Amino acid sequence: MPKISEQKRDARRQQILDAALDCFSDNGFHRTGMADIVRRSGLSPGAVYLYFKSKDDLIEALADDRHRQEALLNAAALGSGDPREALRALVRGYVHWLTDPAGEQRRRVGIHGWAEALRNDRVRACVVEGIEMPRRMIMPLIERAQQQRLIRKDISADAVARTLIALFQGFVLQAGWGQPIDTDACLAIVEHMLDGLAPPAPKPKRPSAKGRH
Amino acid sequence: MPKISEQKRDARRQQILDAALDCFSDNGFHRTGMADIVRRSGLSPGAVYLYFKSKDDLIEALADDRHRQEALLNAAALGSGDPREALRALVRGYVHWLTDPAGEQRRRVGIHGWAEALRNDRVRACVVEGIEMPRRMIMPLIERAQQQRLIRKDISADAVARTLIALFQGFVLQAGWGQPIDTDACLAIVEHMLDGLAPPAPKPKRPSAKGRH
Amino acid sequence: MPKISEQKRDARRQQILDAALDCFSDNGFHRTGMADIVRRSGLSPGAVYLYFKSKDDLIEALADDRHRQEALLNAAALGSGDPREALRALVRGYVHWLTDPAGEQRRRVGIHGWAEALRNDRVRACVVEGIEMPRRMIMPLIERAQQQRLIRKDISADAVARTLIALFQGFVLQAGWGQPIDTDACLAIVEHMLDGLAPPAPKPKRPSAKGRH
Amino acid sequence: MPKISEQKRDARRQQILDAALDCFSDNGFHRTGMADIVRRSGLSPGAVYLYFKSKDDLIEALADDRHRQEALLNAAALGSGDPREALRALVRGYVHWLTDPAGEQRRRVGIHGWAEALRNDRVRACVVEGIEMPRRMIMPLIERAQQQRLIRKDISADAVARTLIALFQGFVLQAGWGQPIDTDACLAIVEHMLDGLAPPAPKPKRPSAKGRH
DNA sequence: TATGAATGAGACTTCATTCAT
DNA sequence: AATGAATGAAGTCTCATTCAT
Repeated sequence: MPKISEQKRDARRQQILDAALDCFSDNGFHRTGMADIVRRSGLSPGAVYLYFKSKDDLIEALADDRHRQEALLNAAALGSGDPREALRALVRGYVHWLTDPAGEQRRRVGIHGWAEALRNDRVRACVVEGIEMPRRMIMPLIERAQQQRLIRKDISADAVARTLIALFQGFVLQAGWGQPIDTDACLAIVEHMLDGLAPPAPKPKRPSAKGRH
Repeated sequence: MPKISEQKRDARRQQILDAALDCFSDNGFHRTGMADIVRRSGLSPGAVYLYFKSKDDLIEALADDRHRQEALLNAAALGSGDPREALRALVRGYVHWLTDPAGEQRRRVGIHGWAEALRNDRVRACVVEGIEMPRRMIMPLIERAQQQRLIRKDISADAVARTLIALFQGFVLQAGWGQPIDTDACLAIVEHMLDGLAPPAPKPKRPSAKGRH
Repeated sequence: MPKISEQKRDARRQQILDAALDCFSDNGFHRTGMADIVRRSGLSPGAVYLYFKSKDDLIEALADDRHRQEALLNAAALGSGDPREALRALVRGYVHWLTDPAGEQRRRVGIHGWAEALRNDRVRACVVEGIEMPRRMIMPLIERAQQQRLIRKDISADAVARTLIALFQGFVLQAGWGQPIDTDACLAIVEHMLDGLAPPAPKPKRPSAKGRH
Repeated sequence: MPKISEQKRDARRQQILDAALDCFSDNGFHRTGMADIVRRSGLSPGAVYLYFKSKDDLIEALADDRHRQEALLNAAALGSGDPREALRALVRGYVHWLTDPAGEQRRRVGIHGWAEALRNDRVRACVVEGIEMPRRMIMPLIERAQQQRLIRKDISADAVARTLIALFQGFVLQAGWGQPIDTDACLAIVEHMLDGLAPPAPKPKRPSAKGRH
């Protein structure tokens, strides 16, 4: 029983995941046969089943991967102390990711995963965690911004986070369908929109003038 | 003359579409067999094929239906002459639709369709048209608002429309996965965000310079 | 119960048979659906089943028809008293029928029937009777010719009949597949071949020399 | 390395072809389901499709096989230098094949193929090639015989070939339907018939020329 | 470990026939 | 007599998975 080195094992595993990503990206989960993945990976059916115990297992593994990738994405916001700046960094990071050609396959597979999540509890867990992660990143930023009176206090930080996430999800969809999205224009709009969350003008009238006195 | 009345025909057709919606909503397009739809519809396989010539045909028919439904949804915005009011009406309409329990199945099937659109040209055509419709509704509203100086002129009406649509698509996804969305909170945020698109403060110019003095 | 006139009944029946002949000729028995025949006949499925109780019934009816047609063909040989002349008339009649464009459909359907006869006893009965008929016509001609020393006596009249029939069946096949058959050339050959059945030369040797004396 | 040996592969393939031959011979192509072949072969549906990618493929494979078999049959005529002897060898070979009980299934399937050839281009190609092969064998024999004044020159070698082939096709049909064919008698007749193709009596010599003077 | 031939349930669809009207 | 919507068994083929080697 020639036990293979762990390194080799990981390489094989990745080889299969890569093949699966290719196939799923092209044809979705259900129109992709295990035979397609097998062919693309250059291995044998038996070999694939040594690494993943079923097609669903493969799908989940890809979902997990994506998961981990996004975690990195979110780290972008850690730098700045200014919550508004951090938020902007996050937004820019997402917009950039949205149009990165290298990520197209992952975005497409992601969309298939979103549909799959409706039915498959484990995939849904991954997908939901993929929402929770940025949400947990964004919410404290919003809350800090609210404390610093950069964002009005009468809105829910949770809802802001969800709204931003929703927005990006929608862009991912549209990009997936080949819609011509002007990312700069959208970025500008999102930033203006965020400005709309600033507290209402501090009633610039006299009282405030007085206050300065 | 056993040619059944058109009314009866439509009822049968609807019966099948309903069954298909049930099944697709529960299991997606690919995990739903024609046998499931047949069983759910209470008809025979042959009968189903009398009304739809293939499973794909059925899927497209549902997509078209959805299409038509959304058209009605969009008509809500026609009433008001004030573009900002119209926009708000549209937003409220969508948010309401988003949480209407009666539409849950349609939303779920819609998500499956979004994934399917990545591969199936005819489905994609439906889906894209489902974006174009509200876009064509929203863009002129934005443009009018820009002319009326309600919205700043340095942003793209098209991008605003896409952004709003993206936002709702994201909400549909999150709702589909059972995320607890506080629609009122989100509605408030969206409205504030739209305020962020207003022109910048009327450039207080010299007077303001004076004022600071 | 509006009983239809017998004349009308026959017309309807023929209408169906014609449609069936068209379809079967184009696509064979098994690739032709009852729906095709129904469409071509301009009637309704129910109506067709009023006249023929099954698809097989229709096939048999066509086989019977063909049967009756060939009977006429064979009558050609009745005229002449000279058996060799009668045989030639028969051969010419068949060759002519072989290339008559009007009979192409019947010949094609006939071939399908030959295959069907391998499985369907009733069709086989028709087909075999379609052989027996000319055989019963040919055999006495041969026998008479043998008595008149026009054909050698050491060959079986039955086998001659079968051989001639086989020959025409083969031509029907080849014509059906679109092979370019030169019928005049073939006719000449068949006639020469028949000459080969004449008794061997009357041993012209000495006896005959004597006879001249 | 469970890649099975080529020998084993061929055996499996033959196992399927044999099953198919059984079924097609009994019921024709269209009344035979893949399930029948699967059952008869003792394999699983998937296994059958591993070797033949469709039912039609199976049919064509059988047609090709037959093809190859007939090629061997025709080789019988190569031996003799005397064209008349070669022709006789060919004829005897065919007659023998005609009544070989071992070939009954093949002959029956062949007939089904003849019908199929009317509609299916690829089958027709096989069938036509099945005619061309013996034709290409027979024609030069005839031509040589003509040069050697063994056969009259005023007939078409092509037509002779077609006629002989037609003759055998017809016998195959009659044998298929269970007609009692006396092959020896038929063989004798065919040989006499071929004699009929000899040149006309050698112009009764000089004396007759003189006599006219 | 790795192979790939084999499995067999189940997918979509057709079509000869029936029967309420 | 005639209609045509409906039936449902049967058809061809696929594919996730297993297991002898």
